[in-house]
Amino acid sequence: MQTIEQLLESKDIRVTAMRLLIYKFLAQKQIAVTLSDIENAFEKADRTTLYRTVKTFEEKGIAHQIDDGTGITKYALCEEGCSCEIETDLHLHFHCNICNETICLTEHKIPQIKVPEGFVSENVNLVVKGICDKCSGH
Amino acid sequence: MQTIEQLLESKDIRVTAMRLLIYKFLAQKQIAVTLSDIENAFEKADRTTLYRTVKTFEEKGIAHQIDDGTGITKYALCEEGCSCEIETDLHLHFHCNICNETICLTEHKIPQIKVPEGFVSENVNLVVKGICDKCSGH
DNA sequence: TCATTAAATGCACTTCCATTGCATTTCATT
DNA sequence: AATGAAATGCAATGGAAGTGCATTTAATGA
Ligand SMILES: [Mn+2]
Ligand SMILES: [Mn+2]
Ligand SMILES: [Zn+2]
Ligand SMILES: [Zn+2]
Repeated sequence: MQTIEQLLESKDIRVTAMRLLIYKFLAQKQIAVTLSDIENAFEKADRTTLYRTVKTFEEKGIAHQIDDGTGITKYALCEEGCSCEIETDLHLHFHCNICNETICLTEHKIPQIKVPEGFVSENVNLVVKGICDKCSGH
Repeated sequence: MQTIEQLLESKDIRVTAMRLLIYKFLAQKQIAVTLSDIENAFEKADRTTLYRTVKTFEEKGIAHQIDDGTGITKYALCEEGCSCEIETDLHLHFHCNICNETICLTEHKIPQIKVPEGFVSENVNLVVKGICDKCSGH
């Protein structure tokens, strides 16, 4: 078990107070968050810093961006050993039409999608919309 | 075989010169188009008119919107007998990372996606990214 | 045909989010 | 402590979606 500091350093991300706070915020959230969500959680910090921080996390491979179709980009930490870039590792995302929350279904890998002759599949984005467990009354 | 005028009227869309032109433009294109694409094709027309026209087409069920992850909304005419609203009818979309074009793979229906207990699936958006047949040299 | 009326169009403006340039501050290293 | 590079903060930009309202167009009936 490594500390967050060690994790960041192992990914070549310089450790700063802000980055630790943002990492912890993302880790504590069970849902994908927007930049505004982060902004609201850290009112003292500048929006640009938060923006560039999640971008850095993304580039260094400890977070991934989610396009759930709402038009607003969301972010979530990668799971242990996640490699978002590799197609076979891609999990699906669920967007709840009621509470408007989006979560990673990391257990649910995307099935192999057949494409026509001549087409090469490199990447797949799959978003399921509906009602989440909390909103459906399980 | 019905004329475009008859099709529009059957869908409760008033026939105008502009709408006929835009419909023909969409029909001729084999790929999904952005509002800017339409704008460039009809420089004399106002952007708002084009915007509201495709919105009308969408609401009346003769076109559908595509979110291919580029951040720019695209539109395409529905196939004969298409009913985009019904989940089981949803087809997948392919976005080429090289030519940047997005096409409807209307033959390729989206497979049934399993979601965890308590979750209800109402809608699915599936976008495959990669290299299209034209760009791969088939 | 002409008047009436509703819908379609055009123009201006707004909003929202993503993104960048640059000055300043912080931090690691010597 | 001095240096340089990276991180941060502030201001501004850009792109696309969406809206309010005045004007034009087109369908309808007198
Ligand atoms: Mn995820
Ligand atoms: Mn389509
Ligand atoms: Zn919910
Ligand atoms: Zn291509």
